Amino acid sequence: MSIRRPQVKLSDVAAAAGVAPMTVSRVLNSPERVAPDTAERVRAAIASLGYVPNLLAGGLSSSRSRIVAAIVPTVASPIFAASLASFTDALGAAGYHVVLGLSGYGPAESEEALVAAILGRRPDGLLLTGTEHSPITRRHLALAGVPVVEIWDLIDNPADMVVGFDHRAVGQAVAAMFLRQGYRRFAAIGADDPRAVARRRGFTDALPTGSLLLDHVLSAPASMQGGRDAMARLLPPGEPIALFCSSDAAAAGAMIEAASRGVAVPGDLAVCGFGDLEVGRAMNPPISTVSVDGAEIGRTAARCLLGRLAGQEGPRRIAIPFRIEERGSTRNLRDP
Amino acid sequence: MSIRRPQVKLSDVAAAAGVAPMTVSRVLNSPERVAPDTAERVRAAIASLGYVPNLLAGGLSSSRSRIVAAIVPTVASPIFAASLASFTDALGAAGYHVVLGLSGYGPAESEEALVAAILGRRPDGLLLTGTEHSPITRRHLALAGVPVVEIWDLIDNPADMVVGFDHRAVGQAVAAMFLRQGYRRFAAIGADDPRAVARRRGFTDALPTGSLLLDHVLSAPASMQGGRDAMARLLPPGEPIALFCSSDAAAAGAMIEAASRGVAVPGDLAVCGFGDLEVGRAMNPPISTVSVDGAEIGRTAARCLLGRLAGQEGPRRIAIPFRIEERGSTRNLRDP
DNA sequence: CATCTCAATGGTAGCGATACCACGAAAATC
DNA sequence: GATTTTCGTGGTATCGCTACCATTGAGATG
Repeated sequence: MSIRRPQVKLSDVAAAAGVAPMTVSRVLNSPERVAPDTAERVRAAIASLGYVPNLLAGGLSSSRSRIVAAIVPTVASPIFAASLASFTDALGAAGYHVVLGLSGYGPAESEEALVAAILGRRPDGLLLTGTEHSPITRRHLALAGVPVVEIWDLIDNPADMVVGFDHRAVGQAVAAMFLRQGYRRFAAIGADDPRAVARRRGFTDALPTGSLLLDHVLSAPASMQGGRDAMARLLPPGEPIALFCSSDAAAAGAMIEAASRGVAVPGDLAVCGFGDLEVGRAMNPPISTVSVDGAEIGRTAARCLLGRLAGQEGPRRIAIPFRIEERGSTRNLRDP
Repeated sequence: MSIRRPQVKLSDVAAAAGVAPMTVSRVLNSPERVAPDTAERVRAAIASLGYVPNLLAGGLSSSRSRIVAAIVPTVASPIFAASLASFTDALGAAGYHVVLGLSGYGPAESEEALVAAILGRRPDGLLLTGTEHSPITRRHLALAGVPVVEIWDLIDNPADMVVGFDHRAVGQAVAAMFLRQGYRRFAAIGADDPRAVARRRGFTDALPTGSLLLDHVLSAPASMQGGRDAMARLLPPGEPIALFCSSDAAAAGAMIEAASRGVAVPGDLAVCGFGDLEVGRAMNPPISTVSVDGAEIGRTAARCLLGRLAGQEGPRRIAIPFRIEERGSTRNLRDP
């Protein structure tokens, strides 16, 4: 039935150690229920045979696959990459493996197909990015009865659990900062994914009527080049403009374009990005940004899932704080 | 045995369609061996019951898990992220799922543990980053008898298959470019992972004796901030210096530091990075770089594995070309 | 000293799918 | 028209492990 040579299996270990297969299984899964010297003997047999448990068989038998699926739009964005990495690490430490699904920024069908296919692995849990999912996806999830964490957004009535923050509030906070600093003219550059749109809406809605000079939409993900190109439409500013970008990448692009045209930052142009990316910190001046701990989101999501899998009832809605980092790319016009 | 409600299974579909379980299995796995109208009836039953095949059971039975493990140091680097994304996409299209392993840049033990744990899933194939693996890891792989593709490096005698390029040659090519352009003083900034080291060695070994002013090593991964800090040690240059960085991120950091100190690029300082990252393209001037198609590496690795899984004998060593992109951060000193 | 408890281990029956072989009916061959 | 081949389908055993219950014997309890 197999082309590959037969692998060492549980019963081989049992025979070598002179115990029943069940005892070997217990050594692996609940060592505290086995006498120490028996366990030692079994472990020696495992080591000498180079036994690697077949998790397919174990999962089938126990109906616990110890697999968790993570579905993110992309790993190319450092933001999701950080969450994914910490999520994978936290679950790996608990003996779970992460199956990766990349849904892209395209139509909902790709997420649907991905979820359906991945549910065939009988994952013990699911990580989804965002909270907008098609009815078909929701039905699949409900039928599977698997714990789900949605991340990077925060809504009041999650399907199951949600770990994230309010993107509208991010935009509002940035607007409040700019207004406090005395800016009167504003611009926004942002991607068209649901969360970036919410941030931009939060920002623009909080501004005085008529003060928005530019509201430019990029197709996700926001790139440095996209920021440069959009910036070209804004220059030259007549009076100081405050620009909010849905990503530090776009903000950095905008700043580079400004610099190459002799527009002073923050003198003529104040820039605030989002994501606290490395590129923003390394720019000169460093870019003011909205900082969110993406790794913390991943870790928290993992903790939520693990808690649920351990049978605990935890919170269903966890807010991760964001914080505006005021750096050199913005300044208070009222200061001397 | 299960806390979750019982799932629809193959035999339920068979009963609903009035056929034997085996026929349903064939509809899913080799539809061409089933009469069209029978297949249609079965498909209708599958749809109406919302059946999702249990791939754990299927994998156990057929000893083909349709899982492939991908082990990369990190997803935070856009370079690996691109390879991982295209690899995942290509395999997903063929019905395989990717289990993610993050090995970090730390000690070899983390890769060992990762490989051992992941082999428990009985993956049909493995993707490893780099070609340096501990003897323990190699023994595990040999015992498992699984096809392996190593990526992002190119050696003559791979354990199984390898898709990548010669990092020494990259460094040599950059040195050749700088020499051709007339530079006499050089510097290198690079990370300490094996491939970055090889690039830096290729570069420094190709330079005239005594012409290397700085050979700075960063701990991987190379960051923009690391590039800025290292650059601070080099300035101010007395005569034109040609700098090779093991990553565009470090190169961008170096350029930002240079700009903030009034060092002209490419006048006083020529900079060449590696990776053709977005940050390099968006800088002003854009950074000359060594471009490698990371997505192509992932796609090719997937093709290699799929070919092998289909029983074909393909090439064991595939070279992916690299190309130097000469942009604004370097120039020919001999030009007027 | 009889009884009870509990810790440690073993035996058996699946988990849900596929490999393999067997079988009848239709099609192809002579 | 008899025989061979093919096609479509079904039955059975098994993949490697764990849940569940049974069993054993040592120590605690009265």
